[in-house]
Amino acid sequence: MLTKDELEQFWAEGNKTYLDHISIDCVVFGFHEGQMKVLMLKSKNEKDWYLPGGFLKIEEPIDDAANRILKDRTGLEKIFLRQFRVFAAPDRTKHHNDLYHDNPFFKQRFISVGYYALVDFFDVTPTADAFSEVCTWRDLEDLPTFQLDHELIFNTALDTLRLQLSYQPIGYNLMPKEFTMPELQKLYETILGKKLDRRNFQRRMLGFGILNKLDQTRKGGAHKAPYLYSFDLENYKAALKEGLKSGW
Amino acid sequence: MLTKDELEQFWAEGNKTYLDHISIDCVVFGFHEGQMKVLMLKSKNEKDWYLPGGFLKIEEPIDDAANRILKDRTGLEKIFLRQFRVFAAPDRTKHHNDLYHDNPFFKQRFISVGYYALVDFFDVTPTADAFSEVCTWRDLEDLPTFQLDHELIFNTALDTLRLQLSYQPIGYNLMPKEFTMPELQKLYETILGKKLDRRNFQRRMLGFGILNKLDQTRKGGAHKAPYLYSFDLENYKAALKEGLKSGW
DNA sequence: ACAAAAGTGTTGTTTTTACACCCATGA
DNA sequence: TCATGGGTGTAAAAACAACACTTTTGT
Repeated sequence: MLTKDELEQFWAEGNKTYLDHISIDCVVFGFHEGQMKVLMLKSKNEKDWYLPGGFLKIEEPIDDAANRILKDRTGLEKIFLRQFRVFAAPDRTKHHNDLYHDNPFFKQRFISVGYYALVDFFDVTPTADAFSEVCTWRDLEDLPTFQLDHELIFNTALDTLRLQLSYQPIGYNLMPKEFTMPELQKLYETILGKKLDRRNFQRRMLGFGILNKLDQTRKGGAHKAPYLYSFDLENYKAALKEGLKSGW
Repeated sequence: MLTKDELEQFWAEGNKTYLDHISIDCVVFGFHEGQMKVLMLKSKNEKDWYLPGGFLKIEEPIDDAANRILKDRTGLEKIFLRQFRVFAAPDRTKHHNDLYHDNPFFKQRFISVGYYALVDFFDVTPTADAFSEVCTWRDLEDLPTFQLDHELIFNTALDTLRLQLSYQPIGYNLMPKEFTMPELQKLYETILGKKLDRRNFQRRMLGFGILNKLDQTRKGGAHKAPYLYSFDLENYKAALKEGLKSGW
């Protein structure tokens, strides 16, 4: 981890590398065995936690930037990130603007583009970068205090995720390649925070036509071995684009 | 309308007033009597049309900026604008960057925050500002060629609007305060581009619980006078937040 | 009186919900 | 052999889709 001096030196030339006024913050939801967590960072200098974020390079496509930032700051790669909102209250970075008022890059106003993602948190090992002391999964039931407006960004992402659940498929990039129906159900129950009926869930899910039933089963529990499924990527993507229920 | 020289002079000091790199573009859908249009501008110097857009002032909240820009450029006020996506391809403003390469403000990369709105186009009179020659409603069936990436912005807004229709209420800020069920139905039919059954539409709409039936009727047609309705704003807003169909 | 468009109700079909029994597996 | 959890089907209720006749109004 860098010292405060090293950090300030690094950022002193920030505006040669990065576009002014624009930042990116990522809300990465992690799911595993019925638990939902969010990926957060903390630095030694500061008591509050924050979401992995960073800045847009001068000639960089913004989705590339979101992926680069997530990889650099947390070690997570090849995560599907989805843009969901811009956070642009004029005073949203006031605390940092004041704290780094002698830094030409940090003293400016930033508007932040929010991205969110869902991953299986067992698949990935968060790794703090040089700017952070800690990078870890925090349970949704036991969240720390957030820096700046990161609690708003987090809550907006969670609302977006829950709303998305009712009209779009979910789970690819989050479930392993092969998974059982009860595992997928746990994902839905975790996001929604409530229990669902096993049989109806299965019927409905299959009705969407985005799953392939495999011939194998997953052994290992003291019970009947459940079938494995995988996503039918083509149909899944079509459903992402068009929505799950035609509605009208 | 300003001359090109006046225009360049105005923008020469752009970066004293506006934040670098950030712009706003508005897609205003207008609806009236079964027709859907979009508000567009054109300037004398350029052959292509563009969406009303502008820049974010140094200390300005972004939603305020969107409303200010729409008012300044088109005369439209008190329109509900909804942020829907950021457009940030590195070369999206290349054409303007080259065209105004001697202008320190215009030669930079811009990322644009997209807003969309729905209004009754009979309620408002578009008025071009000093930068534009024409400000008018263009029929969705007869669109001109767009400047820059404005066609992408427009199409994304339309997709967002159509998807929104299936899980959120729509029509407030678009219908007049009091309206008839057939009028509301026309809105849905126009957005969706297909006919709906009168009776089923009414049943479903009422089922959402976001309408108040008024005692008056609207006379004037050579037929039975339809009842007037208004939106129940409280329920409407709740439905916006939570979605119309619980889904799960 | 006629044409145009709105009001309203019923019926068959599909979707959703609620619920229970049997089966495979590991301990 | 027992406990655990998964596989599957059915019946009742609710939602939806299709459909037609009557009423009001202006001409």
